[in-house]
Amino acid sequence: MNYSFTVTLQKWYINHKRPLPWRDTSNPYLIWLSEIILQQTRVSQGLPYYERFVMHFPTITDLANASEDEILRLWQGLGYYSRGRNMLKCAKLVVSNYNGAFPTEIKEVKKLPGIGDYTASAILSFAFNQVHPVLDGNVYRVLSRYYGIDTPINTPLAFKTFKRIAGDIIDVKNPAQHNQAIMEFGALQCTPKNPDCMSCVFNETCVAAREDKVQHLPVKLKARAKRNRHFNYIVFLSNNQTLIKKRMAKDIWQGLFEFPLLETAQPLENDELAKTVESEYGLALSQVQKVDSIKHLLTHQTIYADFWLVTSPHFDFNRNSDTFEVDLQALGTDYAIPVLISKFLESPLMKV
DNA sequence: AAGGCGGGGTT
DNA sequence: AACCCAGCCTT
Repeated sequence: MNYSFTVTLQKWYINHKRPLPWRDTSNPYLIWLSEIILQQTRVSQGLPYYERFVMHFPTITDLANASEDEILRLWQGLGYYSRGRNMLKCAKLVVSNYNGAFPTEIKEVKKLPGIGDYTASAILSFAFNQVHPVLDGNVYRVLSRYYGIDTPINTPLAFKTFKRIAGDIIDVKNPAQHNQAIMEFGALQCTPKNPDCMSCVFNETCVAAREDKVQHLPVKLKARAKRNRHFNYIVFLSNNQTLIKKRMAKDIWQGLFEFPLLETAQPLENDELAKTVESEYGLALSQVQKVDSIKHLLTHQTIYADFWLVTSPHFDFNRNSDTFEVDLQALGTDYAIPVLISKFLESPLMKV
């Protein structure tokens, strides 16, 4: 253990830590819940969702008894929806296989859906004070700078390298606080851009600070290119009723609801859209009108969505069995929908 | 080892 | 526009 590092670190932590609700408990359920929500998610964004889930599901048994639709509805807007689906699977497994009590062996914990090395280490260190170093984006950044390591952090080699170092410097007497401290330090002091190294407690010992390499660490392999997609949403409207369906494919937004979707390689003209809808749905359209266009940005995709309002003399067509009719109002309140769809429902056009 | 998965904040 | 966030799962 690097005594000087962790003592300084924890002293800093006690003076600077944010008051966060999941730090006031050693209840493994609440800690697990917070960790799943916080995966690839900032504290400020995840906090209201954490409060909401704790209110709805005070125990893991309550959560295990929920439906996937209910979980996803509460998860709406947080992104990476597989976390919500896996969370339900995990809760059911803990209730059925472990009598509702989280396992305390890391090997067992890592088998649970949605729990990888980071989350397993976080749960066991925070809830049971076990000595498992956590490795998240913050820790990679702090260690790469402090020790001047330029191994690209998004590689298997980096995981091995940094996991070993994190294990070398962890405070075996207080792994819970040590892990909290190093992540908080990365989030508040050792920030990705323009960290204030002049005010840093490690200003004299950090390799990157001493050698003026802070801007160049950590090293990360380049991200994939973005992909463009064109979505045509068919908004049927009749007596304030519309048609929706659940996304089932292995694609974005799995398990969420949306209008019938026609994805095309390029944007469609009015008559092209009409022809396709008529053949697709065996329906004579009296009117087709593009009522909105929304550009929606995801991390690896840009979605150009056109919303087409269609009206017809009758809606008794042979619709796909997986589409169903709902009140337009209910779509926004009772179903888990992508942010793109809520943007459309909130647009001034739909308000009238 | 690489690809895929959201949404929002910061720079 | 690029980068990042208390990462994980599948192929």
